[in-house]
Amino acid sequence: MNTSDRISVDLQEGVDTMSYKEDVRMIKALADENRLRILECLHHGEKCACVILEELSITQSTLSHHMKLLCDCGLVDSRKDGRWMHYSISEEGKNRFKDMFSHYLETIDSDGGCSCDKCE
Amino acid sequence: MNTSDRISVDLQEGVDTMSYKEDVRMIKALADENRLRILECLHHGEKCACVILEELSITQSTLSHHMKLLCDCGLVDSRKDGRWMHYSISEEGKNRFKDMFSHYLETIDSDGGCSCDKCE
DNA sequence: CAGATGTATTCATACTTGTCAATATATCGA
DNA sequence: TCGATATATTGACAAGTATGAATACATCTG
Repeated sequence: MNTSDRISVDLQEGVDTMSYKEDVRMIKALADENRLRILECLHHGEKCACVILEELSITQSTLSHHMKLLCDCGLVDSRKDGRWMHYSISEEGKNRFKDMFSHYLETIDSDGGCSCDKCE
Repeated sequence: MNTSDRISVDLQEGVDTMSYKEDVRMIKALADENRLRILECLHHGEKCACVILEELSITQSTLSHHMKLLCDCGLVDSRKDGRWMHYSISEEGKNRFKDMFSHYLETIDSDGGCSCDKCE
């Protein structure tokens, strides 16, 4: 994926600000210690909420809050089974994240000179 | 890089909480619309602060704040040239970021069953 | 149906963070 | 040396967020 691929997503109106906002929302979903722990918890497959809760030092309502953020950004899938909620990494979400990060972390070889009209 | 690679980084004491904290710090460095714009600005090579400033709708002091965060987390290198500051993506930092994200976004095939002793 | 249990929601609170104005610092040019 | 210019720092403030207690909701079990 290259720059123009992503920019083309942004149509006339929202000026491309939309894409940044959504990307920030995705990134923020990862920007928390406990949510990183939760993701590691899900590395090996689906887990139910009570198992995740035992691995963390937080209350149940806080876990529910974190799971909501992870699900809302598309990185985690949820499945309700009776009283229990099962969570797992979404393959599709995972790939969307990888693409996004690749985009911002890429560098494109060029002359590398500063295009500033003042300095240099 | 696999899970044990990263966990081995955390020695006895800080209990591995250190690694999470550092990872969160890195992720938060990306979790802002303007900082994402700055990174795109640097895709094609080194740029001086005044050029970056022209591309964003923020004041100079705000830009300075953002650049500090990006540099402190190791993703951006800075070079002072007289009055001007030149910024560029750090290749090494970029790779550290990629490794970290790969870690949290990986999934390891296994049975996938829930290890909970209550449900199912 | 009634109590127990797993999860979600609401609310209040402490903390973090993005922003700008004002100011400080550093460097250049005359 | 003195003013201009580029960047950094400080301080204040509004907005966002992680947290837990209390409570609501849903589902199971007897």
